[in-house]
Amino acid sequence: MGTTQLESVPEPKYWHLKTVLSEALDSEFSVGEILPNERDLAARFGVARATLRQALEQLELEGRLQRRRGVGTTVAPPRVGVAVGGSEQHDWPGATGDTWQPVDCTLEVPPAAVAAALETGADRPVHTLRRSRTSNGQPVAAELLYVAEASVPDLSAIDAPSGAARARAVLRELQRLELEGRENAVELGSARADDAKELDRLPGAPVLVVTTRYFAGGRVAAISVATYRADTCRLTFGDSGGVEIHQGPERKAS
Amino acid sequence: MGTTQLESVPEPKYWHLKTVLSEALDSEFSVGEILPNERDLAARFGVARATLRQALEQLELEGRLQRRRGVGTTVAPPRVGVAVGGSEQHDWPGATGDTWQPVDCTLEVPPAAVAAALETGADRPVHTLRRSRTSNGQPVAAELLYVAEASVPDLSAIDAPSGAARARAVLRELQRLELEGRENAVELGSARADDAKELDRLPGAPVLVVTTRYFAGGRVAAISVATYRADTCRLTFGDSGGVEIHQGPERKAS
DNA sequence: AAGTGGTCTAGACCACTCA
DNA sequence: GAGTGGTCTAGACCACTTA
Repeated sequence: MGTTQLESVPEPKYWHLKTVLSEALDSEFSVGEILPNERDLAARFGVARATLRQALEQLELEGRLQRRRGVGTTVAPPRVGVAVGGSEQHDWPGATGDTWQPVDCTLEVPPAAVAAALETGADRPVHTLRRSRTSNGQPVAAELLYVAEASVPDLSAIDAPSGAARARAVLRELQRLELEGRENAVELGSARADDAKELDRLPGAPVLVVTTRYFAGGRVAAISVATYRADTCRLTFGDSGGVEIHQGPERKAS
Repeated sequence: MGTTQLESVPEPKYWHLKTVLSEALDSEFSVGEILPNERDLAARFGVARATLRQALEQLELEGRLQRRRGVGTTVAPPRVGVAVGGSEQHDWPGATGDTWQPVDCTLEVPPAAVAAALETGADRPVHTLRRSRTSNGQPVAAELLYVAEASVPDLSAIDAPSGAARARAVLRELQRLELEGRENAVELGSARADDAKELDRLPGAPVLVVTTRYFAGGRVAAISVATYRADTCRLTFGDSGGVEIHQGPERKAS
């Protein structure tokens, strides 16, 4: 027939909008600069605010923008490379050079999946450490580290019932075991309320969840569940977080 | 004053909704089961459809749900563990046992960031391979593999100008180099139109982008940019993708 | 108090799948 | 063609930051 299908797959508005904004960010904005507010931007592009927000959400997901309630939308700096299983691949958490900051430590019954992997009983409490990690002064990750009681038997005599001091004591005891290996897994998740608070994000924000199993004595001696801000972090599994590589056009370094 | 702040931080509706749905998924649904449609669900919970969708979106992001236009919303199976830098840590792509399927190969000018890392000139074409990876019959990842021309000098005599045959030829030549090391980085992204098509998702779907640099001869000989479906994949950087570990309650295995 | 992004509504129409 | 999820609108109010 004579019907020429010129635009058989019309691009959604928010998708086109995202492309336009992305190019504008490359050419007309520099890092840290604040964008016009959402109502103005929507009007300028002739779309509803919800549609504009859909585009902004994607750009934020890709680490191009940073939005803060009550403040505004700013151009985000390039993602920081964060070493996760680097040269210290075969060290326990808390070894010298570890970039994590112990926050707290309690004895709690862990989630069922953790108990199963640790091969403790389903209702047995384990040492539950909270640690946090910062980069350039910004919080980038929050961790829950589960250590089986059997892994650090000589602990009880020493220490405080909880708090950072106790956390350090548990980590110190861990170093005495011979680490036979570790295994990382990365998946996408959304921040629980407590992690969100620590990461300075809203609950539900996208995060990269890194689960690490530490092997010693033929068993899983400890499990770490680390929650990284997906918008600001690039996780590196190698020697360095050096060179910047990503798809799409170069970003202005400002 | 006498004002007791009982609910100083009221939970957003979609957040509460997500929790409720999540628990319902755990207790009342099994993998593959289809949920009521969005209009019905919204009515049942007494919220607007947009609000319900916000909850569903998060659950899909967490890999709990799968939504397909024209079909419906179903309960997703647990994420599959996909080995990314496992025991074959020190093999080239295309080595025996590689799980990737070569699709195509052309000679193209790469994105600027890739050219910079490969230390080819900014306008020099490089071998650009497309590969895809499936797991249990489902596509899980699409890859662009950039190989500097200098890395495979003996190629020209042999082969086809493009296509899977040429891709295999390039990979064959790569094996002859001594691989000195490789380095992975993982970050969150959204699927470009071409990747989305290959992954059977809509453009903009959340993906985990794994960038790998291959070192040989003191240089970066090749760069791989692999795009994994974030909803269905858990990337493992260790020996196996065995045990299932995640936060929150257990899922019914159906 | 003013201005920002975050949540929510009640509609409409479109693109897609499948019987 | 009926039913699904995907896009879009034009409003409203809320929570938060900053001055």
